[in-house]
Amino acid sequence: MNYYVTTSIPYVNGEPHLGHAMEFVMADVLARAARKSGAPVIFSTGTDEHGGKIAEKAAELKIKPQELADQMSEKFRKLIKELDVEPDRFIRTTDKGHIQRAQLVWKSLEKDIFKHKYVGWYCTGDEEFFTETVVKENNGICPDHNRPYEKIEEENYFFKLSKYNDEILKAIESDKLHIVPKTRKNEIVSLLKEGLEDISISRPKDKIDWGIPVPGDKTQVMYVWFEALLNYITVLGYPEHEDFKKFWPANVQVVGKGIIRFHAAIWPGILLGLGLPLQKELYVHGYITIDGKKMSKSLGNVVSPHDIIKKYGVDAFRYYFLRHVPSYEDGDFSWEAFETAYNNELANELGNAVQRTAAMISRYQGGIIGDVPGQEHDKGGYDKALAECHFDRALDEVWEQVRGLNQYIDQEKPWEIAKGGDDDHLREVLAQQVGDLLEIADMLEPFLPSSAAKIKHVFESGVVKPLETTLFPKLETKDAGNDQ
RNA sequence: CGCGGGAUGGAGCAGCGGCAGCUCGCAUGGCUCAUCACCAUGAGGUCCCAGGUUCGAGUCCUGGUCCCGCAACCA
Repeated sequence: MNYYVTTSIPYVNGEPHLGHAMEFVMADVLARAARKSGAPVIFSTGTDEHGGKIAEKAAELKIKPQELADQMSEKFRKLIKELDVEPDRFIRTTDKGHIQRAQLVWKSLEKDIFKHKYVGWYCTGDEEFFTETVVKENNGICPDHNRPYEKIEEENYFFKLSKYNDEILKAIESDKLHIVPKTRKNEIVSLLKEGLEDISISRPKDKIDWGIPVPGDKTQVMYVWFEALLNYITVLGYPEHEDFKKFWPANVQVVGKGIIRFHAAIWPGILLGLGLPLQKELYVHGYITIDGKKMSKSLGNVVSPHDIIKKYGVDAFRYYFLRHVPSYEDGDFSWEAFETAYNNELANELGNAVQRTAAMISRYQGGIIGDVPGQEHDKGGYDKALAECHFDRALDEVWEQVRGLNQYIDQEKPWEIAKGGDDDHLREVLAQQVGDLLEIADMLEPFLPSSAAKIKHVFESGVVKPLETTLFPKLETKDAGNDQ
């Protein structure tokens, strides 16, 4: 069974942040878990690079938009690498292939595309359109610039999204397009019940020219969002490539809650217009706050993923954002909470369990491990959690076993058995510990790949191979570089 | 009356009709294999407010208060 998982592709307007990092990691867990099961997997991610914002910013920096996009895209690539995230594809919306295929999509969609005059209220101060409601609220005068909104007409191409409203609604209600978590599904269902409007999918070129040309109309470029969404199929080589035929529809698309409308309404609409099946599942994660506050440049509370990784290591990073940020809700990051989780759960509970087991086998049995029992624990809860993208609960399940192991050790007291001289029993108990650890390592593999590999390395061969450094070295608290 | 989500021990959460639970933090005891780690026990809650349904309500219903998202062109 082929497995296709995607992340949303970040807009290269800003620096990579914790939210991006978390999304990459989540999708990576799904991809690794699927690969582990032996399925052919494509895990794709990339960057979204067109649009007015990029053009403006490039102009500010006095470089070409493409140069800016190149630089920024590279930063995301670097982050992915640093996170131990291993996508199979990295698509850029400025890739030639994407551009050509997006144009093919446009042509296939032509039956649902029409030209329409968009009438909006525009403020030249903001260089932005405002909705009827906003304009009314302000009595027709922009409060920021104290000048009246202008009524502007702009000719755009529109996509007949409304036409597909009911079909999308039906797919979502029946879970043919399964939206996780349920609250997100409800949100979208109620939105669809109100009804979707047709959407503008192009911009006049004289206004924004950093975009993909609309086929057959030199005056218009595709609206960024429209074209960016197409990455999910252009990356597979829509329409003719084998991969597309084999891997679409996607098994899971991972997105943040802020862009759910695009992925649960507009994107399905486009797919239906193309006569393609919808993605099977849309997993929507929440946002990350820092010390309980929204992260923002103006608050100056932005924490770079890189700083965390540098200090604690990549697996600790993955661990925190998978377990301590609720999979179905918003979560918080603070250095303090991170450190607590690192010390208690990773170092003291897991790391130490590995350490004490390895130490006892080395000390009492010269490193020789007895007959290790196979899988003994019920993995049902873990599998279910993982299938539901409940990463936090899946790790809860793993830690239940970690705790169980520490309890087991304290109950059996191998150090006392060793004194008593019952070698057979001792060997059995220690082998049991090893069995538990290997099971734990196995479950940890998609989540903390390098730690899982280390645990396996220590015990797998039948002889304990001590680690050069402990699994999660405990850090002496409050050193530099940590601005609480 | 635009739509939706939430309010449970100091903190973060679970429970969604049947003795209020988990993790952290705190206190006490045990152990010594281990990264001064591990294990056990305990203290701590008018489950936002007011009504109602029920033998029984964090859990269902009605009303209210307070927070937080979304509300079509910024991706």
